[in-house]
Amino acid sequence: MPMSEYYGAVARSSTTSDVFNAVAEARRREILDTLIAGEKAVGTIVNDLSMSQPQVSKHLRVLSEVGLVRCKAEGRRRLYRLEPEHLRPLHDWLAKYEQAWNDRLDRMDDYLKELQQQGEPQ
Amino acid sequence: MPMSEYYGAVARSSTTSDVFNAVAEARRREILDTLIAGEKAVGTIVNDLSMSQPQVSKHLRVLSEVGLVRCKAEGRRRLYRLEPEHLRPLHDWLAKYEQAWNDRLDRMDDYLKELQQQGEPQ
DNA sequence: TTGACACATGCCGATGTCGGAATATTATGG
DNA sequence: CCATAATATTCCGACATCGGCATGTGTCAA
Repeated sequence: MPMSEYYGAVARSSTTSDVFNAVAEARRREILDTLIAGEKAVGTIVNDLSMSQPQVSKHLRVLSEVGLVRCKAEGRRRLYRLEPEHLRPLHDWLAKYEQAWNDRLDRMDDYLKELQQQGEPQ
Repeated sequence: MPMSEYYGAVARSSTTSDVFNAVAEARRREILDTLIAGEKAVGTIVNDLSMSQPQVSKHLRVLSEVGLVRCKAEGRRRLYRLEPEHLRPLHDWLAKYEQAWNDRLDRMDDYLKELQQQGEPQ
């Protein structure tokens, strides 16, 4: 016994084109992690991480679209290099919360100090 | 002229249940942001962010599943509070890269120092 | 108990995204 | 120019997720 005829549906916000989403995928994080050691060719990444070559290429594409990696052609291979500065949005966003969570620790600290003072009155 | 009959398809890794994905969604970040000020009831969030109530509830569910928020029942409303410590995985992961990017600055620094030394030999 | 709030859940359509396979592209060596 | 190595791109099926709507659940007040 339906109350109306049709259920709703709405276009979605697109995405995958911000740093947060780029980094949300575990495979892409693996790729970034392996690039910390220094720039690597696609084939090297494929070997090191045991991923398929197209998969690696596609992930690299996403990563480069958000600026997290840069590509340098060397002969017939392409060397990808990390561009860590572009993690900045993430870093900045996180910073707000580290503040909030340090405040907690501080309050905990104050509380402990109060306890101490009560332990040794005068 | 196809070479084979069927194209491949494969089950996906599931997900949405790690902090990275939880935080990847802009709306969820908005919710977290608004909770920095302190704990809030669902309805308050709905008002402050002009989102639909079910939407907020669903996002809060995801957030609480990864431990980023905690719920405390107060009468017939539910107060959600931030749990910033659970951002730790993100923070730790990021730390590796800040290292990498500081190294860059350091190398730049070393380079500048070398230039200076060459400028004043012996 | 009843009714109304406050919130959670279930269902649905649209769309995004991932991985696999095949194919296109580009550069290199002979 | 040709064959081949190294990458990129396209096409596809299977999910997963998001948002809207409708409804379920629990709590308070009279």
